[in-house]
Amino acid sequence: MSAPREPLMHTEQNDTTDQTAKAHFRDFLKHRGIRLTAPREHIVETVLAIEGHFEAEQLLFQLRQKGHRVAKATIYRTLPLLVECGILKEVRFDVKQAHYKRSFGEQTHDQLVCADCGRIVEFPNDDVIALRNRIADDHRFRPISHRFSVSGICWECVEARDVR
Amino acid sequence: MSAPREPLMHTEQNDTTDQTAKAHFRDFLKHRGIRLTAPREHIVETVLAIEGHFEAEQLLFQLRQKGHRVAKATIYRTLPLLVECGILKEVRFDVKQAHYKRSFGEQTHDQLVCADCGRIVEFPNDDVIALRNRIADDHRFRPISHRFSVSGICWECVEARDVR
DNA sequence: CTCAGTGCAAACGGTTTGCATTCCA
DNA sequence: TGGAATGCAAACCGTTTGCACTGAG
Repeated sequence: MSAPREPLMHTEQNDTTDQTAKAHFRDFLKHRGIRLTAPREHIVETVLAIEGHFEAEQLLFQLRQKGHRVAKATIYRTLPLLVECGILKEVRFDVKQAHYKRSFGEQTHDQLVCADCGRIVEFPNDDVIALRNRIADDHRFRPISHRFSVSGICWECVEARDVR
Repeated sequence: MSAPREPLMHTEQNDTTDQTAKAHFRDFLKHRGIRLTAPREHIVETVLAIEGHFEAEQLLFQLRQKGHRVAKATIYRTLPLLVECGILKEVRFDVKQAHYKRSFGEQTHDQLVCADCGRIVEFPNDDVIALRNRIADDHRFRPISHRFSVSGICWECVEARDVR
């Protein structure tokens, strides 16, 4: 399985989207009568700069790197807000701790996970969404979201096995 | 969200399948050089009698009901064996604790979960499997299994909302 | 006989909570 | 200025682990 790694940060591009996301967050808070505080701002900014999925501990580390002293509890209290307003999505269940991933301004994906090496490959999921909508409809559910994770053996590990 | 409920037990029918499953478990243990012990037998039997999904604590409760004194640790040590040999499947991620469900002799399903009331509706997943195989193929993965969970609002909760 | 498996209780670790303090609105 | 939000540390709770005892092979 893949070891927890240091999240990749993005720097230059996508700044426009990030600004939009931040504005979206501020609107969300205002609309809900929730206060905009320094820790919350630091958290959104940091979260938007992380590429790929991450967990609470890694977010905390990034914040510390930037010189922001934010309590772990505050992170745990803020993450659900970010999920609720659509900036983050929870991913990578199957593991004890929660993993998050930016979802604002991203096209949606589901994932293939290699059972041998832990490699994760994301794929665009229009077909999955279409199927899920049909199924939800059949069962009189109003679909909101879904999680689809396929586990298998990736091409490299298949080769490695066949060579053996 | 739905409160943890007492699992439904099945009694009369399906005994043949249960016997096959137990035999399968015994073979699995023998083949792996793992000992067949009384606690392990009690656990398989009990697990096979539970309908629907359950968590470790509920299994423990059922065992106690039957008058079997089995340590919680033993349950946690046995569940992975039952998953590995195909008698159980892990389901219901999204929640902190692990949920299991009989998979031996069952046709496979995926699930719709109501975000309001927690109701779970399972649906047969041939279409999902077909789609997953196609996707895995496109990405040069050899598919093994998948998890597909759709969250939405069930018909009753939709009505309750519209009335409001 | 021997060592894998068990029971018990203590440890683990991610997440949550209680509470005094800070600081938005 | 009042009450929401924070930081800190302790509590939670599902799961894992250490260890002495038991019993399957």
